[in-house]
Amino acid sequence: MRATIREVAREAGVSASTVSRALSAPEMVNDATRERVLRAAERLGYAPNRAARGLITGRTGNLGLIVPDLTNPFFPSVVKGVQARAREADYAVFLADTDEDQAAEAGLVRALAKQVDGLILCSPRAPEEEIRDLAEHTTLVMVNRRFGNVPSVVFDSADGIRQAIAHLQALGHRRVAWVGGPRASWSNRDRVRALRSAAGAASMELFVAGHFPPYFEGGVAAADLVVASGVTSVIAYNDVMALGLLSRLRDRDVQVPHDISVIGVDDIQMSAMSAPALTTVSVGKEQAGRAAVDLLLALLQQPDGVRNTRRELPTQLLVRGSTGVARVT
Amino acid sequence: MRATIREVAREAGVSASTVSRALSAPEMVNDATRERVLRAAERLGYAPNRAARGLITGRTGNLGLIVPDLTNPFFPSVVKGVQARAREADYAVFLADTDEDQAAEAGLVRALAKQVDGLILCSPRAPEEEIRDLAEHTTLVMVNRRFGNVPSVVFDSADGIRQAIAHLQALGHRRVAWVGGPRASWSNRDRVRALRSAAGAASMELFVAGHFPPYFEGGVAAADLVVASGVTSVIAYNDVMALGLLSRLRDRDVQVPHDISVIGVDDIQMSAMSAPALTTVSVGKEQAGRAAVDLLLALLQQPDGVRNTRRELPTQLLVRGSTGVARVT
DNA sequence: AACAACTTTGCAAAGGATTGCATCGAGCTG
DNA sequence: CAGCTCGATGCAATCCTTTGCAAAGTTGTT
Repeated sequence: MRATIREVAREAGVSASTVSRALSAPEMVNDATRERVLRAAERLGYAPNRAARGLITGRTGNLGLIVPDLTNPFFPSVVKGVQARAREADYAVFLADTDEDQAAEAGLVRALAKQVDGLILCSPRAPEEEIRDLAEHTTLVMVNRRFGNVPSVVFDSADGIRQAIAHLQALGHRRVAWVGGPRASWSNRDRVRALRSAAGAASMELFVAGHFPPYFEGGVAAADLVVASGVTSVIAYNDVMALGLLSRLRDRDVQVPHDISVIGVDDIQMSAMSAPALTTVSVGKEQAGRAAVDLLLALLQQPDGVRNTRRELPTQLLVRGSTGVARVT
Repeated sequence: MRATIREVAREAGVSASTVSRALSAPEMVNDATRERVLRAAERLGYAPNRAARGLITGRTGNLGLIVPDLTNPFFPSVVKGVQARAREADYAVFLADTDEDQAAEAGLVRALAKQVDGLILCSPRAPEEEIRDLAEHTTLVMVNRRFGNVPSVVFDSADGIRQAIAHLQALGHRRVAWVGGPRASWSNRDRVRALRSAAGAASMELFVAGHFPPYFEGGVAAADLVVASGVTSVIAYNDVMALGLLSRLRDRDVQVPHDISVIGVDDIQMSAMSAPALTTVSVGKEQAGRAAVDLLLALLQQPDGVRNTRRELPTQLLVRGSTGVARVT
């Protein structure tokens, strides 16, 4: 069916070894010969059999990408970035969606790990011991989470939060609420920590509304607590929740930003499309995907030679219509 | 490193062939022996090397899934469905996002095709000749598009459109606008055809606003034309566009549904969260992904024995807040 | 002119699993 | 009990590529 290296060898009048080298170690073969081989390969439409290559090299040329829930709009962007960068490096990407199922995830990941050279894990809530275990057997990069010395790509959310607080302060806000995401989420802890210190430094009063599911409904559920707390501004764990807040506030005829200013995190597409458009801490989601691939490939090339196994990507507050001057209380 | 079939064989005191058969053709080996082999495999944590297996069987155990743009909220759901069903059948899924780039797509698809047993193609606008070419060399299933006798999974949008028209008619609407998607899109043609016939049958006047990019901005751009046309209702090619319509109508203080009723197609997550919530033709996106995998696996098992290579999934109008009684004109 | 060093190429083994064919033994039939 | 069938197992070839080592050929050095 498909041409093999032997047929190319015959066509070019050389041995299979020479063909192999002409393709994957060009400097080892004479220019003229290489040229002849390449033309023969071209003529026959030859492409190396990845399975055979993988069998002997021990490398598959594949990466694995694990996400908890693709319908959460944060992840598709990351996937796009991973995908694009992997393709540039001639790697293919296995995608696994764990559907937020911790139990299934473990098995799934283990199965996938055998078919790839390395894994990228976006799993904000996987138990730590599982990650530790996995990191021992696999080349692993985590996105949006930091754990031990596992290589990771994270966002400098702390800085984004600081920007948000500075923005609110400049608008005259003195009281801010935090609508938290899942208790187990690393980035939630990271953000709330940053918020505490930033609010403290700005002498702003902080009302922590608690932990909510990181979905639209979570924001809806938090809205009434936020209103009751009497704050003039609120920052949500992510944009989807912030949109939930906006929705519930609208239902209650609480004017945004007149009565209360709302800020999200992530800058998902819908944030620019809500009414009012959402002020948000923008994070480079595709960029994170690309960075994760870069890091992973570097680790694969020289497992111990990579100096910086932690990438921290900058964040940027995007001011839109959902924040405004604090109401007078 | 990882256990091989030989080590399992030694552990169980049998030959490698027997181990292989115990695992993949259980009925060929004696119960007691099989039991012994399975326990040995378990003890050593053995899992077959997929590359080696693929080399000899010619099957990879992988599927390829190609989508045009993951950030379009329609696709993540399909991907989830594909993924889930593939995993159940012990297949892994390669994901490729073509980023709406036709030129890149061709190469990408061809590269991917060599590493998989079959491909699932969600590519509403890929040129027909490319698909024809691809279908010759690969086992292929298309989602949301029909072309020649290439196996496909599509939605019965026509029926959904009929339901939408019936709904509008029941609310007293006599004039409806259509906000079209890309000219090259198969599903757009499918829907507009259904709309023409349904509107005709209901003696409703149809205003076709033209073709727009299938994004939020497309809906925004179409809104003013729709208003100017004097219709009392509008159906958009998809939900994202319908949300764009809602947004622009709100900006112009056109009341939905009082002044104009709006209907979308797809039932993406955000549709339930807009204000007003969007009436939409709901399609089983995950279900389509699963059906595509089922069809693909059936084709792989018996290339010519599959009777029905076309699955058409039902659609259902979801009535929410964006449709109401027609205003009196 | 002889030898060393180097470049270029081929040979053959290896990687792990599957599978056609041969073998062996047990059970059945007449 | 001889002969036959059939189930269970092992042997060895095979899938395609990569790569260590050796051979052959070339160039340069003394």
